[in-house]
Amino acid sequence: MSQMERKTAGVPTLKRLPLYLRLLRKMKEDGENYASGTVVAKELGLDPIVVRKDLAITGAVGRPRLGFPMDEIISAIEEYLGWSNTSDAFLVGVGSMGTALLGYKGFEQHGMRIVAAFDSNPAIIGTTVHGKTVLDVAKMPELARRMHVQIGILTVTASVAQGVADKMIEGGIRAIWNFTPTSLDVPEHVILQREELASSLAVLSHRLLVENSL
Amino acid sequence: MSQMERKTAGVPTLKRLPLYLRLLRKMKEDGENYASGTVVAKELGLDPIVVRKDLAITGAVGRPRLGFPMDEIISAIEEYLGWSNTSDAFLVGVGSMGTALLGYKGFEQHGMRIVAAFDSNPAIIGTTVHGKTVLDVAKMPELARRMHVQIGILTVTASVAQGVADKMIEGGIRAIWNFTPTSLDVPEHVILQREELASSLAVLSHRLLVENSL
DNA sequence: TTTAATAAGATATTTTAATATCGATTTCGG
DNA sequence: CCGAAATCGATATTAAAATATCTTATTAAA
Repeated sequence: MSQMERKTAGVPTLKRLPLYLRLLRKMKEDGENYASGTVVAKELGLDPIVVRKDLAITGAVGRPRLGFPMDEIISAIEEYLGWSNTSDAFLVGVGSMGTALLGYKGFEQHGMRIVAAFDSNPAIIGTTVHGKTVLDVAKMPELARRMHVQIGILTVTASVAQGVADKMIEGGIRAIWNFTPTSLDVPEHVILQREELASSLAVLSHRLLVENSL
Repeated sequence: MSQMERKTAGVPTLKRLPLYLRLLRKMKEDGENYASGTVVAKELGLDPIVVRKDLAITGAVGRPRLGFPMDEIISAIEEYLGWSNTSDAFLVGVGSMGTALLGYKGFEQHGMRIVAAFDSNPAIIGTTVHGKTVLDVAKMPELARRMHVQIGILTVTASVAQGVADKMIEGGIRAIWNFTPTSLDVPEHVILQREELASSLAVLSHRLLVENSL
């Protein structure tokens, strides 16, 4: 059928892959040449079968008794996630969350680089946050188009989220990482990734409640 | 069997409940007296059947043709999540992420209140961040025990995460919200909720890659 | 008062993810 | 050099979630 046989992984698998990658990179630094699914599973507290199946989907091939060659498995995961080439991203909304994300050094290891930050507040525009000068959000769409930026990080107030998202799409941005508590309305072809702190908190709260009522 | 018939919801359901709650609160403000699963579903871009089943699990009972009485459905969700009484939380690690979380005003509406912040850096201890004075982390375990704090928010550097988690548990904390990229090792009875930015990014990256290769 | 429309609630089906089982292969210890 | 132990990889089973179907209750409009 297709020339590039890329098996489709489910969301749970995709979410585990970065955990493997982080551990494997550390193991490599420690001088390990092979990593078995068994070891990875034990280290992360997961089921070995899950790990094996997840790793299999990247196309990596392991050796009995030894596991997966370290370099191969690491690049297989990176390739699969599209992290072998870093993508550029724009961040809009330099509030608490935006500032925190600008300060996070790890994104480059996850295939992404925040190349510019934007805000609408004149008091913030022109200031430097974590080494990046904050630009006027009005210039964002055109810049996005000129620089072929594909990823937009949305850390604005909920009330303006939809408007800013529209501007991102206008600038040709294809994927929006949404940190606002807003259900965005976007065209079919735009990828939405919602980050919901409240959802995680709900899981935690409910578990706590159940435990307390035992 | 049990006097309190609390049906067990899966994680996906738990994660959707806060979305409903947020929308319902807004609808209530707008003067609506009833909310139907159909309307909620359309507003959030979800399947109506999913919404109905999720709402059913909270024990709320709706009326045909009208939907769920607004006040009842809102308190049903809050009760179910344990958000009708706010729980106290300690935050440890006042870096970028910790500062961002301290600045987030919405937690009170999600059943949680950050009552104190801690750090180990002498340059940070004593300063005030978003209205809260940062305390020495050395005092955290004893304070946690005295104040019966149940939730610990972990926003420290990866390398010290396990040690701080141990101290939290020593102080009687029962649930840890882990924002560090570390696989924590905790006793059976401690609830762990991991927040993985890399996982979300992985889903986004992979989708972008697939779309680009079409 | 009757009827059509809407939505809850129950049941059934399909799909997806997690878990278990087994055989084949290769390294390593004896 | 040979056998035991470990691991991959494939297949099968179970469990959970999403989706679909159908019935019934109730309201609002004709």
